[in-house]
Amino acid sequence: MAPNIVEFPLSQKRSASAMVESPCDDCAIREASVCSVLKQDELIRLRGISTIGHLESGGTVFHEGDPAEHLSNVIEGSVKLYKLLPDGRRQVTGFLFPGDFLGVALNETYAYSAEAMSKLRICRFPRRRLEGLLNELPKLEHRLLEVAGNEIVAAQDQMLLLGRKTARERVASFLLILRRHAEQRRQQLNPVDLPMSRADIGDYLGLTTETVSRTFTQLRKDGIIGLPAQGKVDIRRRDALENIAEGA
Amino acid sequence: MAPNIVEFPLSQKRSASAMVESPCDDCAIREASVCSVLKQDELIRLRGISTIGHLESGGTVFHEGDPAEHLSNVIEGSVKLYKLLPDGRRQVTGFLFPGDFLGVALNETYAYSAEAMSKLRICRFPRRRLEGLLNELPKLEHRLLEVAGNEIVAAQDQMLLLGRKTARERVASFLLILRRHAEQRRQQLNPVDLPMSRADIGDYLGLTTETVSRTFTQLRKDGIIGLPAQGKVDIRRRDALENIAEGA
DNA sequence: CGGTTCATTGATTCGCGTCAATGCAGGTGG
DNA sequence: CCACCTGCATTGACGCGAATCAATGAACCG
Repeated sequence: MAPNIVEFPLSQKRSASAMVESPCDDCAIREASVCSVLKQDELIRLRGISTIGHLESGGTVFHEGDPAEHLSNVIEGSVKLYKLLPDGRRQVTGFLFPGDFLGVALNETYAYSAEAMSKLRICRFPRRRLEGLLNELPKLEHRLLEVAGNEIVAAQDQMLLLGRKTARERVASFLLILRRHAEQRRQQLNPVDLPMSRADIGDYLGLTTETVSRTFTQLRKDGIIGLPAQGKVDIRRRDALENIAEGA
Repeated sequence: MAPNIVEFPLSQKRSASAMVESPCDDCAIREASVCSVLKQDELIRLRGISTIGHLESGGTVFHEGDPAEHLSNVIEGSVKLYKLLPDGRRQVTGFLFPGDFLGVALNETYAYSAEAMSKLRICRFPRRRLEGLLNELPKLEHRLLEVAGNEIVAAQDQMLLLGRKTARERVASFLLILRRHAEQRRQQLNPVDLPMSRADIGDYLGLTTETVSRTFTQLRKDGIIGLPAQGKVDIRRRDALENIAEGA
């Protein structure tokens, strides 16, 4: 299928090392992911249908329109989701990080493409089998509905951003989103990590790389942010960013 | 609560007319709504927590930020959902019609405002009690997840539209969305019904009323659509619209 | 050290927004 | 029945914010 995913069935791994501990036990993102709602015995059932996939940076997890054969949890690395127009215009619809779930919209085909932004490790579930399991693990289904709800809320915020905000407001909003995520993941807040290129940011915000770059420079000159290094943004005046982001 | 909703508890109605048939029995949208997945006895349980709400055109169902006390099914009429920026800029995030579900994102507070675009009748469920029922009606939860998935897919399409499409492409896409919905609802396809104002369309597409109007005129002059009357659009060359919408 | 990729900056263009006027249908009351 | 109002749609003139086109700079890498 997706030719650049290297796959390790967990079952295989287990048989190789016999009575090994559940691979879920030392999963770094178990508590942050959808798996957190499951008890040990339920987790074992879910693990039974999962395999681990590896991708290099830039690798394609799947393409828009492909039959949706797997859903995944991001274990390590980050992913960008995007849609394309025939002439190449691109809209990035989201970025995923460890613990995030890929494919909540349980459709027959993927509605967007997904590409690794760094070395990536994901925990993959065959869609059909996961859907079957949902009948027996209502807590998991409940959790997925919760995740879907969050995604809908985020999507509506993004529509407001794309439809009505200025370039400056978009960039300010974006930096605050990043900060919020870093907070949730208990990562360094200042400077905040910016693991994507200017082009990716532009395609996420409905702007060009040039406009993103100019807006960063402008915010820096205003003393609101600092740009200490590639892929880092220092948030100097969070209140100012909040005001700009909300259009106040 | 929401002061302009007139409410009729179904239980009250029942006691008034004793052994009356279930009000769900003659619900025009039962088969089109989330209720369609429930059997008779399950439907009765859901009915047990529902009330009917009435609003006049222009009435507010709820405001963004209000505690989310009810979820609803639209029975009759139509609704627009929108978010506001403090200075009044508005983004319409969706339009709802009979059979559509209002509030899939089961959050503590509403993430957007909802306003009746015509005389409106909705079937309302207290959120807490519905969430409780979900544990006992897994089919309903499954269906909600499905609905949420559809909403996510639609939201992503809208992000592509808002972030990357030109005014002409946005309007063409919008007309095709309307046509698709009319098709699903087995309504008249040509001319297709346009129950919202130019301002609402503009706020949905991230444009001004003037640009929407000019673009309609332009498409009319190109012989692609006709504008026979207020609130009607005749789709003359669907293929041309499809091409424009996809940016081809 | 040369090549590649990405970010920044500048000059110019252009699509859509803004501002303003006019048209048009429906409703209301004399 | 008509004069008037009100809200919405259309059309035109003009300006601006972001895109486009182009060049340079900075980091990384074999």
